[in-house]
Amino acid sequence: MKRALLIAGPTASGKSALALDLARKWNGVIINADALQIYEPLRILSARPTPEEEQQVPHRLFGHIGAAAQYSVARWLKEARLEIEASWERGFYPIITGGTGLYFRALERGLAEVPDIPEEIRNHWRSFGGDLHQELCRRDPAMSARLLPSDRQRLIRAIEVIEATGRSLLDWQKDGQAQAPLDGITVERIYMDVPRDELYLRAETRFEQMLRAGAVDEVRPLAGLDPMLPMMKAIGVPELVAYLKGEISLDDASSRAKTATRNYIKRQTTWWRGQMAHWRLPH
RNA sequence: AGGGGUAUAGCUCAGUUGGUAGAGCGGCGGUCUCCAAAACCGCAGGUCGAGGGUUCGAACCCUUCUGCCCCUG
Repeated sequence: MKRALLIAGPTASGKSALALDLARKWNGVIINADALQIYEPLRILSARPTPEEEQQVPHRLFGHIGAAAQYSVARWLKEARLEIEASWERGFYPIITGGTGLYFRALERGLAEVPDIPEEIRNHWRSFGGDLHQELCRRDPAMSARLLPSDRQRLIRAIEVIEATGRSLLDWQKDGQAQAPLDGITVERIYMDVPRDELYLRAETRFEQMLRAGAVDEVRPLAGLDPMLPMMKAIGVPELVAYLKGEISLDDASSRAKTATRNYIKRQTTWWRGQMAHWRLPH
């Protein structure tokens, strides 16, 4: 019988430890659903499982992506589907764990099958200096009505889709989702419900541990990379880069990273409350 | 001790010629279908250090006190 276990929750809530424990018991394979733990250079800062842990049970989709690679939910979904199916074939129990809400959403509800956007188009709009909302309004008024002029990221997405495919993103989404990998499968869901205060405390302690474990050295070789790369926006990276450039003290970098973590935790809990209500939530 | 400066939201600070206060950050709430540890939206916080005075009216002027900072001894 095809089954899968989903373990989600905010950062520092103890997902990985639980996943490891259950994987050992149930002959599981741990599949990463975290948008930053995929990056090879960020072992410490992304709180990726250690090599020792990776040896105890099979781990998939961890640290398999280079710093500058283009990644996306769609790509993750493809990879995750393959890994899940491979687990079943070999008689393993897939345990998908991570903190990226959008990934779980795609996993459970699928994703509109929009074709890949040619790089030229994508780059053009990403570096476009003009009024994106106006541009979208001209091409796709229905879509532009749903977006705020300040929401650059989504405006760009909407424009590139209509330009590259000739159809509105709205239509693509209405048209149906690619079949969700877990459709018709027995799925167990665990949401790590930890009180906010405790989460904040744990996350702060954990960042200090990361510093002691060599987070600064981990960032040093990355300091020259394009700060706009998704990987460079991982919590702790911009802060430690600023420290390495002599712009702020290590204490400052640390407290800023902790603040960023708190903000992130807040966004994660909001996501699960709003989007994943069927997960037997915290309240 | 004397001289100078400063005291405005949890923090850093704005506040025009006196008309009862704003921003950024933080906090809290929310949005989210291909960069999601992203991007974006909203809300709540202030007896303007304390007392007295001038004025129709003071965060802004005068005065006393208190705290902090700098200089001189």
